[in-house]
Amino acid sequence: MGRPVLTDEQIHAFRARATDAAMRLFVRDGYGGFSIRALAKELGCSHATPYRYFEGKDELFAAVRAEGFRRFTAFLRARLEGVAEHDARLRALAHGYFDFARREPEAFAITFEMSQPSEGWAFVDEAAAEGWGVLHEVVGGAAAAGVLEGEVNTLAHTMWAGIHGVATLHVAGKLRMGRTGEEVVAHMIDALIRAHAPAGQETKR
Amino acid sequence: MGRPVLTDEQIHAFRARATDAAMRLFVRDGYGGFSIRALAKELGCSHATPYRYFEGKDELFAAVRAEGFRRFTAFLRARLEGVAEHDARLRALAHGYFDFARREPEAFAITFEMSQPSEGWAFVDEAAAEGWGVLHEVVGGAAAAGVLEGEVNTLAHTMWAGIHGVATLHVAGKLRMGRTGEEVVAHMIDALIRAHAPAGQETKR
DNA sequence: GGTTTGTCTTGACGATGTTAATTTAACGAC
DNA sequence: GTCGTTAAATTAACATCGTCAAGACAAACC
Repeated sequence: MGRPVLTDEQIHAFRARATDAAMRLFVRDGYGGFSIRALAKELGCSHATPYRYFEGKDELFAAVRAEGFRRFTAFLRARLEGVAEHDARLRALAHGYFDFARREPEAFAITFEMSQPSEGWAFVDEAAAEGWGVLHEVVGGAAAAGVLEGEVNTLAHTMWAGIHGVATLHVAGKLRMGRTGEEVVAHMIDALIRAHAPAGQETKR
Repeated sequence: MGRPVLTDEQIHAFRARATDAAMRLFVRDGYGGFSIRALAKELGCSHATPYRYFEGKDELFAAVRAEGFRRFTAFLRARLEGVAEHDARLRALAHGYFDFARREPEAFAITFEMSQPSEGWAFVDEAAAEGWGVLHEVVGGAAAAGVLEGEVNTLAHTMWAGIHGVATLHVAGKLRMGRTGEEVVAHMIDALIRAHAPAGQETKR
């Protein structure tokens, strides 16, 4: 007897609504300008209510990061939809990765920001692992088909780091001398594919 | 007449002491746990004194970032010291870049963190430009000597992004499956050099 | 010594993250 | 339908933060 305990659905619904609104507030007020009280106002509840659904600000941030990873993964999957050829899939992945960073820089920053406590919340790692899965699958497919040569794990890490570097520098506003991120990412994926092309099958520069 | 105005040296000295202590506090308390009041305690002054030397927290952060860039640049320069051959210089640059991120992850994160307000303070851009200068010089030297082929600006951006991506993912703790950053960065610089090697002069895989 | 002028400290304000106390609302039992 | 119980939601409170205004202090000049 007594008031009913919150169902898992209710908890999930609130958390989803909260992470969604938080993402919006990040975009509106910037990363540092975010406050849990502003979020509560946005949600139409008291400033202490979120504490029933999240351990605290850190877990809320972690939830936002996880959601960011999910959107990121979905975005990449959508870009790969219908692209069959392995070379084209690699390029679609690279440009999709970069476009996500360009079109939703806040979401990208929140998701991949260094020095952000993601440890201790498994759901963040899970969401991140799915994104990594897409990458690994595309690179693995290309390697299996002979488009790329080398150990798949190393290949995937290298591709990832290369693309991620361009996206990161772009979001941080560090690209200079009139170089746009699109140009650099195109050149990057080109170079990495070329570097790992099977011997005797080098593509033209 | 009246109390003497602070000399530029005094101002500079305080700012240097403050950015130094701030860097130490970042390492101790993390990026978010930093407070201007804790810094004041560390410096042995009142909590309002820093406002006489810095516009506010944002400018203090900017100063720390600029100092981070300077240390980063000095670190790279030291690594290049005495390395003459262009290929070796490229590799020294890459490994130096990564080692800085690995050995001083906080400094690296503060310096390169996305979504951090660096605009509006020219001294940050100046410090960053010097780092870029080292990179550009090494890549440009290699290109001029015929070790790399292509437009220097694009080359430099690609090299930078590739190495930066590895360093960033390492600091964010995203490298997985037993791949260490050293392995990935070695493979990365190798691939990028290979991809831009002059035609008919391909190095062995 | 007194005046003046700029530095440093103290005190205060509003806002924030978080927790404790209080109020409110939804159920079963009667 | 009322009541007691139990959990959710709100309110109140605390410590801390960034920041600024007012006061205390110190060093130069007359």
